[in-house]
Amino acid sequence: MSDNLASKITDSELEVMKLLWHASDALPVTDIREQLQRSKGWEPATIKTLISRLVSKGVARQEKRNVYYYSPVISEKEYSSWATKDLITRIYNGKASDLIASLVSSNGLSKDDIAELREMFKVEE
Amino acid sequence: MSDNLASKITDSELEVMKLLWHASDALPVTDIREQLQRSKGWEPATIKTLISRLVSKGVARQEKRNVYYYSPVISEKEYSSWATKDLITRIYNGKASDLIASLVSSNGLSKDDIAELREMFKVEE
DNA sequence: TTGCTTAAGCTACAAATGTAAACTGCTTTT
DNA sequence: AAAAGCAGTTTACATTTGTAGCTTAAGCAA
Repeated sequence: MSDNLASKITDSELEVMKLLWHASDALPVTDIREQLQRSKGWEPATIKTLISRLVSKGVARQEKRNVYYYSPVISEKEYSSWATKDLITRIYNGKASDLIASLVSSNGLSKDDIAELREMFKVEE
Repeated sequence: MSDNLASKITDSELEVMKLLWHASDALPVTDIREQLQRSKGWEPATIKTLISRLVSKGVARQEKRNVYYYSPVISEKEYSSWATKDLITRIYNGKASDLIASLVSSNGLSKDDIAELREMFKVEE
């Protein structure tokens, strides 16, 4: 999802990507289907469509074993940092600190978050 | 854009909202059209559609003067913090500090940002 | 007052998205 | 081998989004 990737991952597709990201290895449709059917109540057909679209978009890849196995092409980190930068560009005029200021002022940060952040921005360089 | 608001503001619509947010008072279509025609190259018809959709979505309001004047129903702050929380929910599993960690590790923060943040998380409580 | 301009409202239409059925050809089972 | 099941592919269809035209009525310039 460098900036060259045109199409975003949609909400439904993201659910599939999350599975792929959290799997230790490529997954066969069976596994993907099973989990999403349970967690989302989607029909097998729906799940197959989402998988295909991810492959067309180039964010997941299929690998022929006996049956196809699927794995992510972009990592969760790559995607989430892309999505974050996209948000900053679109609504914070490119100022990352404005995003954080907004979080602070809207009470979007838990005590734990704040503790972690204080740690994060303390001695490090 | 409390959580009760179903439909998001789309990218094109956001451009209109930005104008409304940055205006000191309600704006007549004339003004909106003029600016967006210049900055975005959109046809008047397009701009009118976007305005109507914002009104239907309940995020902008029209007020009859002589001609209608438009103003935001939700503030830019409300929207941006909603969008940020939405991002955190969707891709950071609800952990705001993960978002910030991601920004840090992906070099999404400028020197200035970091300085501001260090300030922000220093003595305040 | 008589047009010209153009808000407002309605309609349009392609692409993207959410959701899913139909078809086709392997695999596996009996 | 014949039948059953399901992966992969194709097609479908409603809704949302991006983009814009047409129509009607009203305000303004001449």
